[in-house]
Amino acid sequence: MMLSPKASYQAAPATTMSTMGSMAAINPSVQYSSQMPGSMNSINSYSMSPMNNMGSMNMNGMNSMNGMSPMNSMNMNTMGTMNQVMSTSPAMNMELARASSLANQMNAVNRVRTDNKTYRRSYTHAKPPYSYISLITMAIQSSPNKMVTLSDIYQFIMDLFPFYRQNQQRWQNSIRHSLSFNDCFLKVPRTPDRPGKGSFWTLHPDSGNMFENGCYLRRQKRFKCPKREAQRVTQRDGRTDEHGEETTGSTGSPHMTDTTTAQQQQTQQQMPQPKVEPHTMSPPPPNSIQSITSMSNNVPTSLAMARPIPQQAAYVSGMGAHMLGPESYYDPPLLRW
DNA sequence: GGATGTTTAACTTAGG
DNA sequence: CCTAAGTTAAACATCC
Repeated sequence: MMLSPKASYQAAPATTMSTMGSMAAINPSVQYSSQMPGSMNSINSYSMSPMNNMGSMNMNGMNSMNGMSPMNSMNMNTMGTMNQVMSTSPAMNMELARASSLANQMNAVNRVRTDNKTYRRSYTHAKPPYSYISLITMAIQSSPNKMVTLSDIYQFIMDLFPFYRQNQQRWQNSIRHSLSFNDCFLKVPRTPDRPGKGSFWTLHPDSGNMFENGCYLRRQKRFKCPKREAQRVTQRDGRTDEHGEETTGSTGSPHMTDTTTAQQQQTQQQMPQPKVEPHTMSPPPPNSIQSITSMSNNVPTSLAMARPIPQQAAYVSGMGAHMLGPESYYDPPLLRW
């Protein structure tokens, strides 16, 4: 049994991270604490000025900047996109604005790094103060149809946070684990007319506002789908009653009380999901729009946010481009917040 | 074969 | 201190 080295656990320091969410929600001045890869004890705090962020979101200012690294210019576009969308619904895009401004701060420090020899630390190496669940939720929320593929989620995160361009195998594994493990994420199978890799992922319509307390690092309570929870209980009880008589081939663990077996997953897939049925994944017929919009109306408004990724900025300007990569759909009638 | 998805396990951390 | 949430690693299965 391989023991995970302590140093590999890169959750940010407790003191700063616990306050992060609420601070971001109430006081726009953000303390961003980070740990540098490879040196667990080197903890640095960055004080961020939100006003600087907002100022730098001015597109004119961005466009006048020259000599940027690809990453810098990417983030500039990100902020420009954010600016456009936020102007339509500022309140609902607050959180992604914060995320983007975080990325922008990283970006700004990187410029200092290149322009000035007195470089201190790069935000590129700082872990953003969002849990993977938050990041996934952001990615889903940023899609007009509130449905994204796994690779879309990867791309969203990497575009927004340079930190996640490193050690991709590590965090992408965590993303996949989060998707499978958390009931708040629903897998929507592809239909034959939409071949491609992987399923689509969406938010459970009843997951509500998981981050309503403003903390994006840790939910107060994990969302559990009653249906799946009941299945788990049944499964668990069945196992304990039958003393190891495997009913599904799954190697159940006494510690695992919050997961479903592969068979249960399969069964659930075949059954219509609440409010989200597989057939709604094809370019939505008129009668399916309702199911999607009703779901999106149910999602946390504090995480309802804009698409910050420049390559997909077209959707913001109504060009009808695909949103989160080639697999996701752009459906203009659904572009509401 | 690589990407995707599931599951188990061990760990850290926050909150009650 | 205990528990739950979140992170990371890894094994394994399935799909394209």
